[in-house]
Amino acid sequence: PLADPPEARPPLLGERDHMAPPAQSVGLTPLVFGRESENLPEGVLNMIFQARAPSTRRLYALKWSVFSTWCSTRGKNPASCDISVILSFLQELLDKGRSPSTLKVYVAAIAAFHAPIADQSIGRNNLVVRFLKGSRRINPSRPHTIPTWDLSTVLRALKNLKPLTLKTALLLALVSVKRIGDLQALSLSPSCLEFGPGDSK
DNA sequence: TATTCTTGATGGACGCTCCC
DNA sequence: GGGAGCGTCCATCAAGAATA
Repeated sequence: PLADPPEARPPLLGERDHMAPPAQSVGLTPLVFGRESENLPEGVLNMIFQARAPSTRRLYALKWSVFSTWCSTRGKNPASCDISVILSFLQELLDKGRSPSTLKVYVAAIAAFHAPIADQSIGRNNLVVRFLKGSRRINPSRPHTIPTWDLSTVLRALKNLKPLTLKTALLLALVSVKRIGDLQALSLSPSCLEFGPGDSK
């Protein structure tokens, strides 16, 4: 297992969304905000830090720690290393079977912590952009075209489902392909039942 | 051993910018 | 104006770890 440097460790058990680590604990140095942020009050810095959701901060901190460890084993500075180092890291991930969308998250995370190169974010670097394009071309994402559930099982369950509400909810879920949260948000309140001209929507 | 929790990978939605 | 591409974000799932 990879050793996490103290300044870039992933969150410990129990460090959940509402108590995401403050900027310093995930290695968020002034470098991340740029020179103009050096004299900003702590509250302002914290508000800027809150621009990203806690889950994203956790994710980025985790990816960054992986990259930091990878760099440290090669004697490189993760926050200011050359673009070739980053590309080598990405290539290694690809060789390990990671998908282009996973690489995309790594690049976003590295871009969040790494110093800009030629005044350009890592995510906008021409070589990185082309590398990701190439990886997508070689490994296109494969959407699931076949349902992972057994239709006969669903029909059996539907037959035995007594309350009409549950049957309706199940059928609605199947035909609308909505997530649980979307279905839960459906409401019969008047404010949610406004129709357009000619009942168009 | 069963259940719950955590972690990491992934796909896709959304908003924004750029270009035609 | 609209499509393409990008960065950000979130939901979901599988696998492994922790706990009852």
